[in-house]
Amino acid sequence: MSSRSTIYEVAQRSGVSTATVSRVMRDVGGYSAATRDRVRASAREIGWVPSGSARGLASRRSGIIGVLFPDLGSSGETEEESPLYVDQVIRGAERAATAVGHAVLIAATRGTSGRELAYSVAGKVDGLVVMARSLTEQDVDAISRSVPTVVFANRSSRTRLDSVGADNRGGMAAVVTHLIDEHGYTDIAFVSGPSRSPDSVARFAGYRDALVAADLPAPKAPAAGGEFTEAGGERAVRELLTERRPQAIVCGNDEMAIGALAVLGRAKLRVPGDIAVTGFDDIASARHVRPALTTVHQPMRELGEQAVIVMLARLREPDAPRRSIVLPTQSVIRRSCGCRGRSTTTRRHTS
Amino acid sequence: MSSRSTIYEVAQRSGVSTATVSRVMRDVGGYSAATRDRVRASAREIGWVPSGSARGLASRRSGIIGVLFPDLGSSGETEEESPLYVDQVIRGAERAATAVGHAVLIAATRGTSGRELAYSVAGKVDGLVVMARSLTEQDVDAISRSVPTVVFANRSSRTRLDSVGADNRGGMAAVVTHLIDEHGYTDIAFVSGPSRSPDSVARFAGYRDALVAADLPAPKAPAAGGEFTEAGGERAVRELLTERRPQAIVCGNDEMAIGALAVLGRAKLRVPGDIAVTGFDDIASARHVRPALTTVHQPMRELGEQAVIVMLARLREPDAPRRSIVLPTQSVIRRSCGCRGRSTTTRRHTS
DNA sequence: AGTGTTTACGTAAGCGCTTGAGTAGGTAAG
DNA sequence: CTTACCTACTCAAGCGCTTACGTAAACACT
Repeated sequence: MSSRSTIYEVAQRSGVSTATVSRVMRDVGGYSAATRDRVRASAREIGWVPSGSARGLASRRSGIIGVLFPDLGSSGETEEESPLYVDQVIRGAERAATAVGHAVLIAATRGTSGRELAYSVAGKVDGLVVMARSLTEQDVDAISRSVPTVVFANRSSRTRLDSVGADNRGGMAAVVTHLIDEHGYTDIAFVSGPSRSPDSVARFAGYRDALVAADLPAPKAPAAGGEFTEAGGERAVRELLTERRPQAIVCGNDEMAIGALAVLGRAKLRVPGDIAVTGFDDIASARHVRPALTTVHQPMRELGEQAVIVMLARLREPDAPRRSIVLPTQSVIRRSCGCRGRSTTTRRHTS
Repeated sequence: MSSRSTIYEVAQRSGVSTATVSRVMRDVGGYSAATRDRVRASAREIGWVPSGSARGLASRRSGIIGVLFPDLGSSGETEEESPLYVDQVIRGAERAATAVGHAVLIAATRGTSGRELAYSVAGKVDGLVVMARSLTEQDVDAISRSVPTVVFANRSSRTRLDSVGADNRGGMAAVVTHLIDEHGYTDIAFVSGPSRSPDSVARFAGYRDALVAADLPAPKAPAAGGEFTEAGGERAVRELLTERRPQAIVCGNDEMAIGALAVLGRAKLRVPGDIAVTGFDDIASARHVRPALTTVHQPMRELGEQAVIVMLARLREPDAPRRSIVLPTQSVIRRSCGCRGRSTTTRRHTS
């Protein structure tokens, strides 16, 4: 197992200098085909793999992009975990990074352990993508002084950093407008996620936008809050129903909407007959749940890709002007809003 | 942004040698409290983060564990993507690694680009976790000569490497036995995943185990195959139904089972009234689909954790005997098999 | 033949840390 | 007063690469 040979052995074995070995391994040219083959063969024979650390030190580029995301599981309520979309974002980041020969380092911040972890990661990477709710604003500020940083779905407006995110506000406004225009609902309750989540805040704002645009009264605060979890959604809706029975319940995400569906089912209220429900995110289960959930699709994968694309651009041009990317979302109309067809109507929009 | 200062500047600023700065940063002791604070302060002031590359080079440990997984999306059929469980495994790995101050580097192999990528990753990490179907056996062999390797859910029996995986065979045998014993089915068809997938093969073997144990005829080959995708499951079951109508359809994973449900619904066959269906993996949608899917739960997160635990042990003791960990699975009895209750009966078992 | 250009290398100086060996000064034990 | 042993450091030699810079030989062109 792992003897860890060095470039010197390979150089000696193939009768060339280490510089030549290095050139061959990096595929940069400046050597004959014969030399190339000889070097490659020697390397293979002794099972040599160039040390990433040595490379990184000498070239001052590690070829690694870090992604920091929150793992809410270990801190807050026991049930809660990282939002499902995190995985998709990571996948997108991985894809974009691998495409240009970079690797992705992932680390979840849990509770207060964030700062230390972030610094440890920062030292290992060329750039850092920081997802919402993984670090405090001050920590992001501090970190971004030592390593190029892109913020993801974060309170991006206040910062001088590159950012990428989805059009949460516009997406939510679109479904709520659908509820109003197509179905004629006027009494629409909003079940929000955690108030510290920028996504949650933006979605509530979108909900209000739609109501205001339709000249309906727009509540100052959500009717209930559910922490973005299924259980939280159940709780919130149960509570909500003790007070009133709106025509529609708009949830801040799909998990909560699924929780809502369960509660309504138990209360013998038919969805969408008695009450309509919508979600946000378009997770896999949204399609499978009955009735199928009307929701808003976020291009998570693309967002992850964009994050590293922006990152790479920043690394190439450190002084380029700040970029802030907002990707459009899509309404996915299924049955829980009252629409008949099983068809999936989509529409694009940006704010 | 990112000026990238060095340990020398910090040493000078705080009036100590670089060795002392290094010790302070690594928390190893051998300095006074006053010195520690001075160093920490200087570091903070200039926004210095120790270079991971330099650290790695000097200490010959990068503190990074690599995870290689397959992204089937870009190669085979366009629809297909990495199995869903990959994300869970990665999360588990991340959790276990972070707990001991390591980071996780992820990389998806797509099509034939695997080898190169793997080598690039191998150079950057202390150890590598290789998931099933991400690399050919030869590549795994080659890589494992230069970096400690743990294989995950792989044809582990044939290798000299540490491995971790779930008890696919035992889990499948358990549900099929349930179908036979509790429901009295004797005509049970198996819809398999890709034949190159070790998981798929093991599950078919478990299916046969159960039939053999019950003295029922055990087919030599699956009744149909579906590539582990929802669409593939639909195709396979559609095909299967043209030939015969078994009492139960046992699918190699949940996605295919969900596809099966859709096809059966369209064919006006009631599940489980006319025909029972089971899956494997217990993905989120299995709970939400109607009827709720009877399936087998795999502890993906724990498996990911185990993989890095085994890895770390190997790094600590390179010459320890090989370890092969098989985690038990759990039957999750829902309604699609014919059981009444909405309760989730679980039972443990190991092969 | 003389000159410029290209190809295919080699030389050696770092990159920014860690770490083993060494040391000064203080304290405790004999 | 020694001698031994801490504690709190410093010194400097690497770790294994990359990359300016240099150069000899081959080739092209006048």
